[in-house]
Amino acid sequence: MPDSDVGASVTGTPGRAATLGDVARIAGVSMATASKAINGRSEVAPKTRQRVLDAAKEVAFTPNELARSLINGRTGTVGLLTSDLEGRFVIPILMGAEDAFGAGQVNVFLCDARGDAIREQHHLNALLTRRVDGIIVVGRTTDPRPSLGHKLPVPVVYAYAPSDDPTDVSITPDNRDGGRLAVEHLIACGRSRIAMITGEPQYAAARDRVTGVQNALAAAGLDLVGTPMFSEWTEHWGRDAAAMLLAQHPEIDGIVAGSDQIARGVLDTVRDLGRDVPTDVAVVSFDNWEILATNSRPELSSIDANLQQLGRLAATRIFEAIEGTDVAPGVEYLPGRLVLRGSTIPRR
Amino acid sequence: MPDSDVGASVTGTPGRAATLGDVARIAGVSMATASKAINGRSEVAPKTRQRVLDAAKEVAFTPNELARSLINGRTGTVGLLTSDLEGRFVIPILMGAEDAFGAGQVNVFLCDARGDAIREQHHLNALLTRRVDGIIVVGRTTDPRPSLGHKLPVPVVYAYAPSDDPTDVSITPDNRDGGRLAVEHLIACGRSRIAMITGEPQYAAARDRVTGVQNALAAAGLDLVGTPMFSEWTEHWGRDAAAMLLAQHPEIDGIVAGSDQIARGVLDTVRDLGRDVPTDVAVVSFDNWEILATNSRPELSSIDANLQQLGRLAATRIFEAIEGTDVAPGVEYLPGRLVLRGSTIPRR
DNA sequence: CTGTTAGCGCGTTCAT
DNA sequence: ATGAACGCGCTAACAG
Repeated sequence: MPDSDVGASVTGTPGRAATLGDVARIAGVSMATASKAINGRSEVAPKTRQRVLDAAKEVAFTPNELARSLINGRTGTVGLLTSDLEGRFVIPILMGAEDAFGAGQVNVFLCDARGDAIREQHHLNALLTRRVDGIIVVGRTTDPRPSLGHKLPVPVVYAYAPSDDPTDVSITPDNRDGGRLAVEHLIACGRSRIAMITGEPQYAAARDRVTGVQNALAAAGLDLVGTPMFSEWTEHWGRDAAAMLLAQHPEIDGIVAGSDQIARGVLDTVRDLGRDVPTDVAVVSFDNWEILATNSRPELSSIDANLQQLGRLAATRIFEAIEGTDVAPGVEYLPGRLVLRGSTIPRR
Repeated sequence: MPDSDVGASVTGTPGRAATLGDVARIAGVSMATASKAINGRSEVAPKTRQRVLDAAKEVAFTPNELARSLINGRTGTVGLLTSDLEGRFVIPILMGAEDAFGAGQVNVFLCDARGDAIREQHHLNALLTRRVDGIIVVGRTTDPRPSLGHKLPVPVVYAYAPSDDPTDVSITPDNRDGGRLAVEHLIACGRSRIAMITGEPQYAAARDRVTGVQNALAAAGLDLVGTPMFSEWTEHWGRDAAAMLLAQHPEIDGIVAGSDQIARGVLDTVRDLGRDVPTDVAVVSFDNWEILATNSRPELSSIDANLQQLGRLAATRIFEAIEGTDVAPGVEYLPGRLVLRGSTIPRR
């Protein structure tokens, strides 16, 4: 059978991996000594250590982390429990978490519950059974989500979607402050007749951003032109809403869009009406989804939610809890940052 | 200190988790019997089993999978090693893999190497050290990537980006066949003067799609209008290329775009020129990235790469290799599917 | 049906 | 500086 060794090429080395016992035997020392040598303990003679290390290299010894974990009670793994199908939020958060832990120090189990509570419970059990050191729960909206409860043997941090239990630890984007950033920027650009088009009012994100916008306008002695327009989070809605708005209020010189998608629709309509962005109408939006924001005409100025930092923060909180540090419960609001592009500032 | 129990709320139950020994003691049986009872073995008296299960529930016993893995040599975990920063490919693949394994049966470590070979090596070591049962390597292009080699003690499958070693197991989208699908669809829509705009020629995906398009045209006795236009994978390029193309060849009635992004640019230009999609010019593209494809005017007909199925396949191959089944090495090309929308077929 | 023993791979006393 | 012995939590093989 010419294929017989081909299986091995897929399966990898067939024989079982080398163990510390193998290394010790080859080096002619006890397992205890081999252990010390490999872990860089000081109570080993230099020559002995070298013998052990050579032996380890010879058999390609890889310490079995499972056995270690069994002893010291820590696995160096964290579970990321998400319902974010598209991975738009989860990936930056995952990257931030890896950064915070240090690459390779901690490994992350990514579990997609797909919005299904039963599947989430399955994944949760699997994670606990595998003895993760902590769990980060990532929602796909900023609306509060059900708490996993306090019966869990490991720390839990809620990211993006906060827990509905105020005694849990949650970190979520500060959308009100984002609204403020957007408005203050438009005002700085000399705009004073500002309207807002956003997504579904069922979303806290939609409402919070509007609130932030209205508060900031009030603080500047201004008022929103028309009422905030809520509907779908789509380009289609952005186009339709902008058309209605500009027909009723041609004086508008600035628009805050609730998402980059909506903003792209707004740009389309403004162009179709023969008006220029940003000269006639400046547009600023939320999410800073690069693929959308940097491919439009003009490119979009957008509020970035700093998701990677959010992931770092979540990981840090988990870490603190593992270390035994007291972590203040409650919802932490992470400010976003404005990324400037051509939809508010003319490009030179 | 009012905060003292708050730490616990974050940290979870402070005491160590219950062990099988605890359960056995409470139920008044030996650990062996408790083990059998909990694992549903038959050699246990029904009443004894019930006593054990009650005890387990009482102390919220969760079996320590680490200890089990240490015994049977399998962890029920798989590593997903990726360089796909945006997670556009990795998430569907991850979901497909979870499906294939069964939710909660297997957990997936997601590691992002960020295109850095050193970071990849770190992650690889960490995965091996944690004794994953297999590794799926996901690239961010369809260009062959360096093999991890055959020295690994676990099976490896390359997904999306194939390995440059033909004796590895790789699964990658069939972009040539995708080109054929696109062209045959345009022809079925009555088009015969077809052009192609795509991304960077350094990408195998760009070249393969063009090859597929040209072959399919030739098979139908047709020829591409103009030469295939290679440049950036951006909307900007789609707009510019379409403008040039339509100026030189106003007779064009069908355009294949190398990506949904490029297609969106094409749509913009065709509109700007006062021509109608799909009546005057039909447009079909690749990727079926929903957020782009379903928000354009009209919506985009696009070739979906079936990434979720690709993930399922990769997981299946890993599984087979773990089970000892011989897996045929080489590159497997997974056909895509055409998703019809308004850019090729007028909506009624 | 139940309990005893052994051992998965490793780190950690505590003698020597 | 080195090694024997014990245990992490659990399952498998056997004896009762």
